[in-house]
Amino acid sequence: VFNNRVKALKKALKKQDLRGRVVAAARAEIAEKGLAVIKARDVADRAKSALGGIYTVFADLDAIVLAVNQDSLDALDQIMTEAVAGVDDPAQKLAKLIEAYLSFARAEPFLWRAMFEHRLPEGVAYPVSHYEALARLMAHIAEPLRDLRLGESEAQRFTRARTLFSAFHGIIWMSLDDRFTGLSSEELESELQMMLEQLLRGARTA
Amino acid sequence: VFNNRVKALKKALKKQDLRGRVVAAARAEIAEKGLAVIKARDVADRAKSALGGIYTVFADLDAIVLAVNQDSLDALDQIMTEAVAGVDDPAQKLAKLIEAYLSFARAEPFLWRAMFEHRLPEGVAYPVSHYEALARLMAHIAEPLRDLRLGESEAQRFTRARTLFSAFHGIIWMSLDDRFTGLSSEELESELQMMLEQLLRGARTA
DNA sequence: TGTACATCAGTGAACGCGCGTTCACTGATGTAC
DNA sequence: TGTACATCAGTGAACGCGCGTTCACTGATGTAC
Repeated sequence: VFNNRVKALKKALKKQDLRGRVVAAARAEIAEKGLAVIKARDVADRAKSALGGIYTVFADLDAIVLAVNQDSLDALDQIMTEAVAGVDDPAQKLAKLIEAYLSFARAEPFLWRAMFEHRLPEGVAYPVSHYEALARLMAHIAEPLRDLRLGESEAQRFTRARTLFSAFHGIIWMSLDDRFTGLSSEELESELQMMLEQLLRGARTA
Repeated sequence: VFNNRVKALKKALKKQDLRGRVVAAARAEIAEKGLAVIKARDVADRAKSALGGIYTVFADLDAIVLAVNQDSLDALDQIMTEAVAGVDDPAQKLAKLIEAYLSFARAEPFLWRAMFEHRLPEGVAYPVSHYEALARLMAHIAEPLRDLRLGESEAQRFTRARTLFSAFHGIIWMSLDDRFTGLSSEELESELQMMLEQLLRGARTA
């Protein structure tokens, strides 16, 4: 009989369920308290699993964090895709992308920071999917650059996209560092906007 | 007799000596291995002090790291001061400042990163001297902005200086992240240069 | 200069705790007849 | 449908280690006479 199939499937589903609960729990923990204080016990409790249970679906805590960050990257991809939907002007697209990025950083500051703060132990490489997700984000930025004729080759535009991303990311990142206090929400937005305008104007008149 | 004075001084000098050795040891440890793996035992060993000895000159490990970072900020101030010495053109000054910053980041990547990676425990504030050192760095950038007539008030120029700093810092920071590989040394420099040129051109034609 | 005593900077073994990971067990689920 | 046995996902107590910090002690330095 194919009853075996049904059984195996049921088992796999249960495993998937636990896995999903663990990732969701880890995400909630990070979102509330930050990556720095994430604990295996807190994740297990929140997932309504025994401590050992999480090790039946993930190799270690790093793998769980990686899954959370992968989800964040995917969410960011989605948000950026939606941000430029229906927008034609490439300069406007860039503005929308920055706005979308900022809104994500603000809505989920801990999840956002976790993507950049997390480090794998020395010598351990990130999974390919991680790099792919990052490349997808860069592609969002590279696309309007093509329309603006900034960068001749695909490779050049990717380099430029990364530079732009790093610059705007840096501005937002610093703005929430305690040691650089004093930048209000409106100031930050106007600084980002001014930066983009100047860059585009400078590039156009080159 | 004032023999007491001599004795007290001698004692103070010895204390200063130990303090100096501890900071130097901590700096060497961070410079070699990075902030993430600094250990009280390694610092004590390197300073040729017993483990408990470091606690006679510093309250805790955080205070030691803070002293190292303060030194780094001071070194950066010095480097930036030298970078613009004898330069008149404000645009050129900004280029020199970026160059100087990059050279520090490259010469001492771990010390450089430590300044930004270190976090004090929740609720503990940084010493005033730390903020002052940061303000001094910003002042280096704000000065040429005045000559370029970018920003009307002192406060505006400081905000702009911080934005510029964050942007360039962000580009350099990301360039050494494993997950964003593929940017050669020359590419990084040309990206920084192009960024500055575009910003200045865009600001001028505003 | 020499001796007996006092001080306290510096010592390092021990404390204490946090926390990731393991593993001997168990009870829920499935199988055989 | 019912009973005896097998499997193994999930349990949670225990392991093990790292490491910041403490504190009872000591020997180097200073003081008194």
